Amino acid sequence: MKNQIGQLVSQALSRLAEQGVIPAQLPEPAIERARDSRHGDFACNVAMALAKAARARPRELAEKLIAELPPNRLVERVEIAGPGFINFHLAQDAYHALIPQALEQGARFGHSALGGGKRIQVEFVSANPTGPLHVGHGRGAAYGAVVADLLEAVGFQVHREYYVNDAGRQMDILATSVWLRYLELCDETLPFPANAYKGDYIWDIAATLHREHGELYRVATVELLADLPADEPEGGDKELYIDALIARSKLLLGDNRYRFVFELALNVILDDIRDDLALFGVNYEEWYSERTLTESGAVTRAIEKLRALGHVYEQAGTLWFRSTAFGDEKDRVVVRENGQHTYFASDIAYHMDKLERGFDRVIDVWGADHHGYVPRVKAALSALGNDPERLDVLLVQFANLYRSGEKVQMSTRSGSFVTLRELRKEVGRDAARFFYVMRKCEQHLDFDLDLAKSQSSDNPVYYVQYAHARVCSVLRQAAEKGVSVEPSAGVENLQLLTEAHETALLGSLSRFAEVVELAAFNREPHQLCHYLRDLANEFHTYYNAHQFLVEDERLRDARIKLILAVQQVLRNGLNLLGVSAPERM
RNA sequence: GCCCCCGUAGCUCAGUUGGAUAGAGCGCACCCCUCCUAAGGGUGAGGUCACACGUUCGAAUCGUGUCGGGGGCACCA
Repeated sequence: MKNQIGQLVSQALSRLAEQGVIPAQLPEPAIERARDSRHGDFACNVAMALAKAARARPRELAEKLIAELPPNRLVERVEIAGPGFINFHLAQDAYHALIPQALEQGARFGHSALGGGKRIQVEFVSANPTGPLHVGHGRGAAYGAVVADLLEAVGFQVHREYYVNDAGRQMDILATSVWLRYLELCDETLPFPANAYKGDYIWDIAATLHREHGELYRVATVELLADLPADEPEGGDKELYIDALIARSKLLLGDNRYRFVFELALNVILDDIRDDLALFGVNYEEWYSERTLTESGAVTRAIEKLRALGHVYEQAGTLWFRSTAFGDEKDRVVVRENGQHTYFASDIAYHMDKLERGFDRVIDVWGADHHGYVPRVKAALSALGNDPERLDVLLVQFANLYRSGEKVQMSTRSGSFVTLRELRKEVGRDAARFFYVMRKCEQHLDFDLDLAKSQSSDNPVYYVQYAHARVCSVLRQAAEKGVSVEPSAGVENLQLLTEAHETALLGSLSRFAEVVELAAFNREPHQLCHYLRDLANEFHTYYNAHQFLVEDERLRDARIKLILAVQQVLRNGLNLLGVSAPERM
């Protein structure tokens, strides 16, 4: 609807440009919804915006523009108002026409082809496979999934990807943690390192190892602990201690056995994460392994390319990337003194690989605590001759859980965090998905567990789902009375929908496509949440004020068509959010 | 110290990319009701958009500064 008005204005503008009334360089005319119904349905400010360049009064310019507007049956009346606004009043038919559109297009109503089939990659969650996902990851998961679905809805070809950090020191710590717990199950007595993973899931993996392989991986504690540096509780450095312990584990187990423990731990945890996300309605096109990046030589290639371009230098045995030349605040290490490349080095290779795979646009969803990484990754892309604008980094703030008004204390270090799985179990997938994306991503999220669980109109998820179920209920009753609820029947009676509640609902239906478009292009799922809540509210108000299944058959049929359209939009909107649209509650 | 995000009604938050009289839910006040579906419904009060200056026809929105809250500044991943 909005786009159609925009096209009319564009046409009028180009005619004025031909006449030399305004400069040839035309701005995209901004069409917006009128906030006040007295101002019509849509307003355009282009006359004011162009007044200066055209050296004309805004209102006079607006008059000329209106004279050049092509006639259109949608538009009933056009007026000039205020300092030079052009207000468009639409015909009622334009709104009534939405109903057959919604019913014919069904699940595709509100979708568009604006993205033009461009390829866009969305990488999200990408949590280290060192433990189960917690509620912080949940927000990134919900947010990334909805952004991806929204982009698909507006015509992009979307590739959802999870970057698996299956290499590096944290994974070694994980493997070692599992092995130490296994040794304890073999009745070895040993101190558990301060820096090892302590969660119960470590015990579970160790138990599997013990159950399936007996004592094949057992080693005497004396050998294990001989000549190790002191751990933190003994006044030592926990980092040095764990690194020495990892080296000792590799030595005593040998490559094959160490590898086996490592793989077991990785696979168990990764399977858990996959399963967890799938149950959360989050699915990926690809799980991209960091290790393959190293093994394929992509990391070395990236470093060599930087070297060839003269963007790295050596200093005291380490290799530095001169990121300050590309706007970063300090240079960054890519190869450490011990010859190992840094995490940042694989990140460079990974992002290079993303662009080489031919995506027109690449989106990273990160936790806000990683914001410091944005300049260096963009610097690397620039250094390698890419346009850093092709990468969009979306930072998601933390989520705090509240129970009975009290903040739930969480700490990853101590292992006392709430997992995504627990949250799902407590409030359900629908409420979790909805609550996570209800706020702008850069806004801290206060997640009210009690509200998410409550079956009342205060709970926005329940409220919206209930509107859908309520439509279903009315349709069931109509069917019982033998009234046709077929989408095609009775469309000719729609002009009978003249009640204020009905025009309000039609107005909301007309906004749906715009909301989806805006939410997609701005990566703002919360817009859709607010829209659905408003739509549900209008429907409930309508329900309270009017009977749908009335004696007058023509009016009754028209109303059934209207609520069928409302049902379709609620369903489409909830579907984009990954929330179910129940038939009854 | 430097960097990022936030500051809008008592509370939780929107605000269509700079538009016309700043909105919603909860809470509060008053009124009504027990009727297709079970959450009752309706009306109303409530604001120096943190503060100051600037940019222009026009600022909650853009710029600079100040104050307040959160987060980040590794040869960790």
